[in-house]
Amino acid sequence: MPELAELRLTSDYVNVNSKGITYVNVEKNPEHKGANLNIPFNYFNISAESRGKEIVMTFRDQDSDASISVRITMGMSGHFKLTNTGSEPKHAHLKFYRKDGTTLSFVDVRRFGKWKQGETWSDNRGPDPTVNFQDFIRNIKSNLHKKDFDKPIHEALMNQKWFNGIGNYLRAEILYRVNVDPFISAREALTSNPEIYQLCKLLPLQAYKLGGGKIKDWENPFGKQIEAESWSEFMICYGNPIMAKMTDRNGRTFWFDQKWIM
DNA sequence: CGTCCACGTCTAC
DNA sequence: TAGACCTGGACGG
Repeated sequence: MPELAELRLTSDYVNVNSKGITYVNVEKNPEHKGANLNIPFNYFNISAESRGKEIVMTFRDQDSDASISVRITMGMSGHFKLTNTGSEPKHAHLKFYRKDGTTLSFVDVRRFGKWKQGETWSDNRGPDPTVNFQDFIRNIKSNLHKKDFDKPIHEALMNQKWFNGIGNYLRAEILYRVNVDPFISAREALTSNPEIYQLCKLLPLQAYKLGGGKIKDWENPFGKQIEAESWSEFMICYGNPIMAKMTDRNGRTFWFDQKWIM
């Protein structure tokens, strides 16, 4: 269930479950079209960091200063799961074997997630609005003249070049909280309603605090039970049958306040 | 059984 | 701006 908050929770999960752990091998499920990972270390450690909708994992050799980075995206269904070796989930596509007889798996039912060895953050994505808020604002403001901002704000918010980490539920929740017509241009909306910038930081942080989305079968990486109540107080627009919805120009369902229908 | 839908990108006419 | 890439859950007949 991956937008900014879920990516952050996923990297937390990797870190919490990898602290002080020795990894010994990496294997790719041959069914997956992605490239094999080549981690030529006998014993290594793993850590992860998220920005927007990307995670960078770092593999550190225990016997030297060498390290390797791998950039991963989650697609629609990617997540990590720690199990005993031999009991990995059905759709485990990368398996990170550990000395203690357990495996950390990258699990991705739909296989839209991707990885690339030797890469860190993509340069075609903007700054993370929660980690680098000032850069996030600067990046948008200094490019507001561009054609991307001619598009309606509800579409522009999905553009990872400017709004890294915002996805389909966050755009709905952000716009629902602003008194702005979601069909006016992004340039006009951002100029007249600069609180949109703030919400691009605050709402992902709030979703993170709540333990991530509960839209479908998203399992909180810590197994923490989220009170359905607090989550439903957060998710007030997306998927709510009393809201209006339409299919946007990219084929995604956009949920919004029906007061904006002519 | 079938059709529709899903928290996201990608690339090919 | 369609489709392609994927699996599976919900729901209809």
